[in-house]
Amino acid sequence: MNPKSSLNARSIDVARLAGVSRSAVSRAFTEGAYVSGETRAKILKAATQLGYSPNAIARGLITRRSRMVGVVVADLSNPFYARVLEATCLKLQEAGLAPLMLSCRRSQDLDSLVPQLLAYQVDGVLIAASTLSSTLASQCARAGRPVVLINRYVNLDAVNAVTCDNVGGARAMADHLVQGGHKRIAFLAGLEDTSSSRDRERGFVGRLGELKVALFARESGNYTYADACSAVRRLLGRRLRPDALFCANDTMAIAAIDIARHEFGLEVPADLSVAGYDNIEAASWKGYDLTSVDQDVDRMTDAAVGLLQNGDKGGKPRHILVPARLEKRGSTRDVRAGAMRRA
Amino acid sequence: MNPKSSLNARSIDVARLAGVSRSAVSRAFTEGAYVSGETRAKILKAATQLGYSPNAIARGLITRRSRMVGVVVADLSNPFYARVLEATCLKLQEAGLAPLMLSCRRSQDLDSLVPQLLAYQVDGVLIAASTLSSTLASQCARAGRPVVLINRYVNLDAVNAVTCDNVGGARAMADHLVQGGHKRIAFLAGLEDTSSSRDRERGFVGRLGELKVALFARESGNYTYADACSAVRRLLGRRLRPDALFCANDTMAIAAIDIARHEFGLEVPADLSVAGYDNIEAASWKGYDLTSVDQDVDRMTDAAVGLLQNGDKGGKPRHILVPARLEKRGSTRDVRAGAMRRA
DNA sequence: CTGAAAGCGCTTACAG
DNA sequence: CTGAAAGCGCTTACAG
Repeated sequence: MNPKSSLNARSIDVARLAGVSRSAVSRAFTEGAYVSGETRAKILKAATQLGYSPNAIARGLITRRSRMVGVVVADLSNPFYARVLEATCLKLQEAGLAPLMLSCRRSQDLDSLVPQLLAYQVDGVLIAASTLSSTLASQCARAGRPVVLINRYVNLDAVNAVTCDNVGGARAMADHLVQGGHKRIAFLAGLEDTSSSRDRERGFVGRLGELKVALFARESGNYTYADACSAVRRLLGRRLRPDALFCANDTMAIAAIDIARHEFGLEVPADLSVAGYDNIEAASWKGYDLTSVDQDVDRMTDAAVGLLQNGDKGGKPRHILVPARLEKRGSTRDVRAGAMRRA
Repeated sequence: MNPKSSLNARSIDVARLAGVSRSAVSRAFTEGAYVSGETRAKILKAATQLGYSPNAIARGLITRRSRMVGVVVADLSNPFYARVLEATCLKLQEAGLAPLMLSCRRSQDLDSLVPQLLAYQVDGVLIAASTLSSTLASQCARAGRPVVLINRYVNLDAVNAVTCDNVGGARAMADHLVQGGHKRIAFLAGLEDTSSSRDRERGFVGRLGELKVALFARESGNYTYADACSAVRRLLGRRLRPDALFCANDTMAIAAIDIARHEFGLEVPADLSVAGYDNIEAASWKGYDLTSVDQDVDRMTDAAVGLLQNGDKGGKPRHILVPARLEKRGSTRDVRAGAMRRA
């Protein structure tokens, strides 16, 4: 009936029960602190008995390390970012860090939201699918909180970044489509102000140029299914339509296949090859069997958590590039089919 | 060069600059505390100048309210849960609460993971796509932390739950399929140990019984694309195959459509009607045009956050049922088509 | 309305 | 190896 008894035990309770000081209790719960095996055992026994575990908030206040990491996510409806978030959280947890999440609708909101994260004394900030202003970046830097962008980068001091090799992945796709014998190759861009879409376009068009192939057409689909549908309608409504379409992400590529099949009666890939980027789960569904560029989420998130801990130790900001891998599937004509066409 | 100058300002710094006490500074940042307009203005000005904002960790220690909420998510690869997580976080943030996230692979891990959450003194715990043991539930109850399950429930004292009306939604689907003139109706279950799958099956089979229709076949697909593929192969490989299939979620329904079309050469819905549950984004893609039961994520997450705050004030645990809505699309034959068939 | 003082639960030099 | 004491940054009765 004593309210105290129903609340969490504190270190002093454990100390009394074990007949030691609070310092000893603290040491028993601190990795590598000096405690004799005997005292530790006594303390651990008392702690179990009382259901004690150290208050992470109080510990954070005195150590000045909260062991919490801010994780900012902008678009969870995109399965790629859902995967990134899941992998990130799992890895932070394994490293003994707790993800304090921040969901934001638009990048612009970050300037007002991240300070709230900082108020919780997070040890660092991980930002996926979004970027941050220079004001915000310097604010974090002043507070000594490393910032790591995932899948975006920005030319600011003190901001780390991990991205897939978007230029390389897009170049590989250009090779694949040209080898497939395609003559009218189009590109569907994502959000225009993102480094990911720009890099994919640059890599793709650049490599086409090296192969003496001019880009046939270009539209923008803002990385969404709905906008991609409209863009693809324009693309396929032309007198002369493309015979291949590379989309800056898989969601848009899926929209392209749907529109091609159901609104234009085209066969994929016989009439139109379609490829995407991200290699989300739906890309492997039998209904699409979508050729895509695989981003290694595991390596990307490993790198991001690594940079965060590195930055925490005062390391210099870095930009890590994770290799991309072309995943060929049935939505694009392959070399042989292309050769047959030409014959 | 003074390290202090590069770190965050504290309330004492603001107090000195404004020529007041720390108490006054604290009050200026506390809703509804007694401060004169004049002093508050002085303090706010000094605070802005120093870039001060109260340390939420220290505040939480003394107020015994961290204003953080544990959010547990088990399966982000399921877009439905990604949506739930996003909506939940947005709503917590609006309520001035910060989501401390915990990603777990299997429900069983909760017993070891939630205590870590509790160590951070979260004010409550929201659990999506998973459930918890009675030991864990009573642990949270003892610590005075309300627990709210989303999309699952469990018969334990002190555990709140918010679910869609799974029984009602499944009953509506039974009506729809029977009205469509289907004679051999099958059900594809999700994870067998979840209340969601069990309730959907119970509602569906129960309503079929009331309509004097026996369930033609039943398989289990564990809520995943891959397992659903295998289950559907068994279902469609029979001498006499079903003419309608209700799947306990959309991902499995999409697998069913893919297998029916690409491995059995069937047309949907002419040869086989397929329906799902959740109404994820992919259900509205032209390639599937999937009839589904819509779960109102907005209402569900509103209710969950509401229960959490209610529980925090000592309200009794409750189970809230959010109405389900049948979303008819092209993957199921409708009344007229069914009538025509029969004619 | 305002300030001095106590205290939230912990860790960490500092002596011993 | 162990304990007494100070202090992390804040809020909140308590006087005034």
